[in-house]
Amino acid sequence: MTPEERNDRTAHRRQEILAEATNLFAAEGYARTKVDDFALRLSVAKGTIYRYFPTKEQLFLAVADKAMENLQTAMHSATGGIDDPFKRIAAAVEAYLSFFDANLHLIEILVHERAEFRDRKKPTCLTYRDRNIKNLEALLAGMKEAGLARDIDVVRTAAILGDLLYGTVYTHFLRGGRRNLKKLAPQIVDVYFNGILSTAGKRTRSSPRSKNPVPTRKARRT
Amino acid sequence: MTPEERNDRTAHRRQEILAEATNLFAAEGYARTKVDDFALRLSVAKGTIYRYFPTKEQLFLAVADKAMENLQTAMHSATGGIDDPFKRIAAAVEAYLSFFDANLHLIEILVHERAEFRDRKKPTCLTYRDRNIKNLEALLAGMKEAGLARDIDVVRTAAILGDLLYGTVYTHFLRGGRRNLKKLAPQIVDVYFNGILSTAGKRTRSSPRSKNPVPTRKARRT
Amino acid sequence: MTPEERNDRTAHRRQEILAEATNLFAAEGYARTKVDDFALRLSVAKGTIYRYFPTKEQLFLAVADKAMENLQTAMHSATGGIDDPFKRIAAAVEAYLSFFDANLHLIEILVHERAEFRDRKKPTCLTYRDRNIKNLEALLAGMKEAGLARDIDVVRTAAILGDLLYGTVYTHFLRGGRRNLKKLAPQIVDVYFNGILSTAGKRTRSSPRSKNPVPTRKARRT
Amino acid sequence: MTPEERNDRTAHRRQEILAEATNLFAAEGYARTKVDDFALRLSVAKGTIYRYFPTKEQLFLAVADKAMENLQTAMHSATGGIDDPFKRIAAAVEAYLSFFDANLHLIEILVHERAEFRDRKKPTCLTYRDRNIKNLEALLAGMKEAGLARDIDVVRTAAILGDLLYGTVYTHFLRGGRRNLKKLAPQIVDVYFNGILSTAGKRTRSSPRSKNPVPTRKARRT
DNA sequence: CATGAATGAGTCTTCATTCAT
DNA sequence: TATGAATGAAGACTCATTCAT
Repeated sequence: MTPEERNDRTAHRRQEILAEATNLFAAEGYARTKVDDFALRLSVAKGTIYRYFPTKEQLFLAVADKAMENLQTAMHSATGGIDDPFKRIAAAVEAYLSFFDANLHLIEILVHERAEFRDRKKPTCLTYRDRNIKNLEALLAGMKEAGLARDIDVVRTAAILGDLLYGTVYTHFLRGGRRNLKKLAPQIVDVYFNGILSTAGKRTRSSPRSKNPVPTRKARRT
Repeated sequence: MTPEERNDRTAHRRQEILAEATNLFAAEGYARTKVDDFALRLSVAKGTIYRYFPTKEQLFLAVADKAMENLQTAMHSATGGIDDPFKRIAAAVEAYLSFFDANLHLIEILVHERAEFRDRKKPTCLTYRDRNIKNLEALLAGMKEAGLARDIDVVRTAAILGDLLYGTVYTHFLRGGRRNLKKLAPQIVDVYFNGILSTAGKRTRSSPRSKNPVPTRKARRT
Repeated sequence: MTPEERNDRTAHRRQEILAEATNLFAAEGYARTKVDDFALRLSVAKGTIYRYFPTKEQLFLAVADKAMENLQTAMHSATGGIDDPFKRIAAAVEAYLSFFDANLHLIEILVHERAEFRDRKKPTCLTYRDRNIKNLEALLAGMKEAGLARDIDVVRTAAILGDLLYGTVYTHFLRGGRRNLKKLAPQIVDVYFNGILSTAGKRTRSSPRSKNPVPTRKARRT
Repeated sequence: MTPEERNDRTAHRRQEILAEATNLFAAEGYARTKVDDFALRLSVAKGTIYRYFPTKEQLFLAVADKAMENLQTAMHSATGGIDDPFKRIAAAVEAYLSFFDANLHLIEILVHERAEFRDRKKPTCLTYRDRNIKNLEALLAGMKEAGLARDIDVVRTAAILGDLLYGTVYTHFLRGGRRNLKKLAPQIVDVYFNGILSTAGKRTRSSPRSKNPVPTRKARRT
């Protein structure tokens, strides 16, 4: 066996463990998943796990990382090549929800990451999230400049969509939701773009006393 | 000591334990908080805890329950007596965010409730959430009927606001956010009511074959 | 049960564990003695051991400490009240050897202390040893002053007796020696006091070439 | 490759492993030295070690053996050809101490041999020691016969020097001593030959009812 | 001969819960 | 009712040894 083949095998085995670990952690949560369980499910000895990941904790963190990486990839390929900002945002929303349709159990991973490793400076999910939000900010800035978006605080408004999506997925998950997050995408995008008020509603709301309900401030620091 | 006094004392002691447990669970998470810790902090023997709560789990659940009850109370008193639906919604949003400004650590409780007690049919937080959402649905239905809201799916649209708020608080929490969720309320309400698009933006979006979509800034690398 | 009684019981239990641990560690060595063994021998649950000693290591160290303390006590009471320096030294030698006649297994403890906890700044046995040696130095200084001892380096000469005794006990131990170290005391003292040479031997030795074989130097720093 | 070359290579490799093992065992102790460590340090695979030594234990024992053999050799060559018994003894003492000046870490080996392999009937070090002591006995017997030594118990007196040397080295080691055991040789020999008492001291000692024993300095605490 | 991935028995330690006082 | 000593099941991790390649 050449060194290369060995490396291949090693990498492959690592992936196998990671995949199985993802399932188990997602199914049972961090604390309830025993290292022996992995061994059992993978039909390897406990010691073997430790050849690939130094601790249960490291294994879990690797799982979380991999999960977010996958999300990232999914969103990239869904939005790549779309220029129209409306469509781009819609596609991103759909991709995000679709991803969790297929990987809802990853929410469990993220929850546990936070629950068990609170000391870690920054949860994995935020790291990735921030990148996506940055992209959205750029998009919104462009739209504002082009007069397509109102005079909004770009940073906060981008965060709002992020929070909305996160909340949607999370609530869905808490419900034990079965699929079809994706179907919610159009409505979410619609509310985000157009709000819920009718023209009449807007007029009514702004009339009572104040002409100028929500004065946007200069972009605030996050 | 009369039986009433005893009951008083008992109830009072129960409250004390609950309060301290809230702090400890919030500060350390479920798994990391030991029953001994309670005893130590409360200066009672470990066995005493068990006179008031049959298991650590029950204690935790009682803590979560109490927390959500407090949220409920806060929102009730914030929106009570407001008739104008715009203001009522705005007040609810503000109350929700304010509550977590003061009790951000409760998020930790909710996270752990989900993380550790996934088997229990329905997380406490959802139970309470559903009640609030029901109120919102009624409000939206009224607005729609009155022509103040667009022709939206009332149930989904109510859920969207709920998810948005939940996501906002949770993300803020993950960031280790220090206060001032409340300041975000106006912007959230603004987007929820009016959307982000300008009149021109709405027109452009609905006539998809626009020659000149938007000068999107160069897509940024991940 | 009053708090005092409880303290008594606690202290007593601690002693029980310590005593049994001494036996087991001595009989099996540190590494080979399992915490479960203690539990078994003492008929208590494993957890109970941990109520009294935070780790197996701490328990062992406590055992070593106790052992040396006992040696110290034994030597104290053996030499107390003896003024004649000859007799005092002889008594100390005898006490030392007698102690290990009765507690030879403690050597095992000392060996393991060194073997397992090499990082600890100073082995317990040395701490105690140094105190004894200091006493001996004082004694020798007095003898020298009174003209009873030759012009020796007090510090080194005291150390020599210490080393001789230590080596004696240790070798005896390595042999799996059964008792009667005590009987060696007179001979050891005799050699220490008088050396092995006859008058003729001394003359012969110093004659060959050098008049002044071993010039004592001023006390050297340890 | 001829069979001889193979044997050479094999023997050579065995020596390499032995040498490195000596260092590692001495530096870390038996229990703390992992088989992987050898592999790492020697840049061979773990399995290779097992081709040369059937178990970790055997490897250790081989190390101990080799160490004692070296000591033996050193003492042999130091005393070879010396006829004068005084000088011969002095040379042996010096050789012994010199050897451990250069190989103090071997003490660690001896300690661990005893600590871990107590069941083996006789520690390696004793086997070798006995041979040396036998030589000394013969020497002493000769001196006694020639009237150079007092009327001593030859066996015990020989053992006393052995114990003294062993104790000296061991204590020095426990202290983490840095070199210069060799410098202690003359003093040790001096005490062994001449004892510590002055002529007056000897007289006083043998006439126990002396009026004026020794002005012992005030007994010191502890 | 050499390799190093796999093995799994063996240990220390934790901590929720019980119960005699 | 309060106490806190005792319990013991459970679980993460280690490492000497094996063996297929």
